[in-house]
Amino acid sequence: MKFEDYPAPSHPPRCAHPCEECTLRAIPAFLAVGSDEVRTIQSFRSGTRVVEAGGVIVSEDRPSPQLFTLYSGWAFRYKTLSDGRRQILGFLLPGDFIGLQDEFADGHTHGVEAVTDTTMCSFERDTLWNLFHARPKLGYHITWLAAREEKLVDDNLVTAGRRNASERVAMLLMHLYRRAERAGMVRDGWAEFPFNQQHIADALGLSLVHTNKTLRRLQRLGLYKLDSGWLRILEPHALETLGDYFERPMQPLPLI
Amino acid sequence: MKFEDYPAPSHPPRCAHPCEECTLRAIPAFLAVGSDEVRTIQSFRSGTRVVEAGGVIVSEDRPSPQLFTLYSGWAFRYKTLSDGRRQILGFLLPGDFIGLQDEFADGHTHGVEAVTDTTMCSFERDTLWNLFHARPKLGYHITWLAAREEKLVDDNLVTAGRRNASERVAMLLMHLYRRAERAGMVRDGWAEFPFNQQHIADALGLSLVHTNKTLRRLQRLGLYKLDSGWLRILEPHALETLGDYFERPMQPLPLI
DNA sequence: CGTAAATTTGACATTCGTCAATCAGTGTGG
DNA sequence: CCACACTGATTGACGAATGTCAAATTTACG
Repeated sequence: MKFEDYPAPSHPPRCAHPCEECTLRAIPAFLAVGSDEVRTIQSFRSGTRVVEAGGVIVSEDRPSPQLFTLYSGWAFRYKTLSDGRRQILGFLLPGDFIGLQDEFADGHTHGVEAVTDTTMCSFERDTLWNLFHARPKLGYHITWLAAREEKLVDDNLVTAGRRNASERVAMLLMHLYRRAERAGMVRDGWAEFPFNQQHIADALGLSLVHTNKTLRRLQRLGLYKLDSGWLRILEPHALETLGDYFERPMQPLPLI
Repeated sequence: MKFEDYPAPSHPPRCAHPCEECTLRAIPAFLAVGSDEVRTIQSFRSGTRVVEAGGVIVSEDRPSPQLFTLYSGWAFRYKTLSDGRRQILGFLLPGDFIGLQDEFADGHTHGVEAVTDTTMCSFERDTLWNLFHARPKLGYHITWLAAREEKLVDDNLVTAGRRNASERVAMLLMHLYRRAERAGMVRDGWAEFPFNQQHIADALGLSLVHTNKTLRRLQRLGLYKLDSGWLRILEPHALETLGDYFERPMQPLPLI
């Protein structure tokens, strides 16, 4: 397979148009919402922001005064222990809300880092309560997003706590592919997959070397292909069964 | 140490009084809230419920039509893989809100089981939006609780993914002791600790046998005592350092 | 007292981590 | 164009942490 056979990576422009015309909202993965609500969202939006690949979106040490909605690109949430061991808590795709947990901070916090070049919409943290007050519906949506993200972490905890290496990898590949698919980041069966093996190891709670060997094994079994940053699932059923992780119908998510 | 030396276990009566007089609200760990809000909470409360030790509060298969606030006792959230491996996602103490994640369910769900006899206040799930609408402040509080619970799961994920057995046990002991302390379940330095080693193993992602050996080791080192369901921390600093898990000032939490 | 559940222990198997070296791709400067 | 450096991927050898099995012991409780 030659390089030209891959779809071109997606580089949406920085969002400079009104939220009403947001290209993300056109994706069926997101909940249709009244134009009143959209206008309210826009009035609370304080700007946009670009963070290049590898850059810090939110520092692990001090929470940012802003909240974000990821508009394009991939990122991840993580925590590090004092001796440097890092655990990735979850990956972020377009539409994901960033920084909500710190709103109610008690010192505990986590960092957010960009994997690819990213763009996001920003909101001032201290206007959050106003948003709830002005539009309870949007408050309800934010709760929804918070609850949904907790469920993602729940799944990751089951993975780290109770799955072996092969099961972890199988689960993660299916999970990321499915999420990319919903976000419109899959073309002709190939999903953008900008992660290196260190990312995967840190997300799964495995060492780099063991992650490599496990990936290799599943690849040799013909379960998936990974090439130049693009992922194709060859045996979805086998991976789902191995990872004991099955797709379920998902309702459209709110988009703030 | 004889049995009489231990404080008596706490068995608050089933809540039968108005929320305004709720004994939980008297605890400084909870946020003081206006009496308007308290009355609204009471008007949304649909009843109380008792689940005995070991009983199912929420089935893993189908979400319940109710939400709960735990009023007394200990419980835990969990998921099981299809071959029976179980992961405990977190422990629940009085004041914790139960079932919010399922509000936005997509099939994925988790179970909740009582460790001790428990009592809770119930709310009808389909009135949740009304609550947000009627009192945005309470919606904000619910979001707060959701975000705070996610942070607890984040910590557990770091534990399962990146801490070794001793560090996991140290972290869990400190974590549970501190939470019990805040909830007023510590007397004379002894905290209620109703868990068996299988609970601990399932929470930490370890096997039962290895959990036992690790507990034993830390106990022989004189870091803690565990006796007849009561826990005393003998070397808090050592446990915090070992677990790389330090207490931070916590603000009062909302109570729904 | 008798039974079941929970804890404890030892022996052993397996998974996973660590170390160290090599290989492949990419970009840089000459 | 090539030598070089750098990062990420790959592999093998080995050791340590953790899991599994089976049995003994203690505790809880009717």
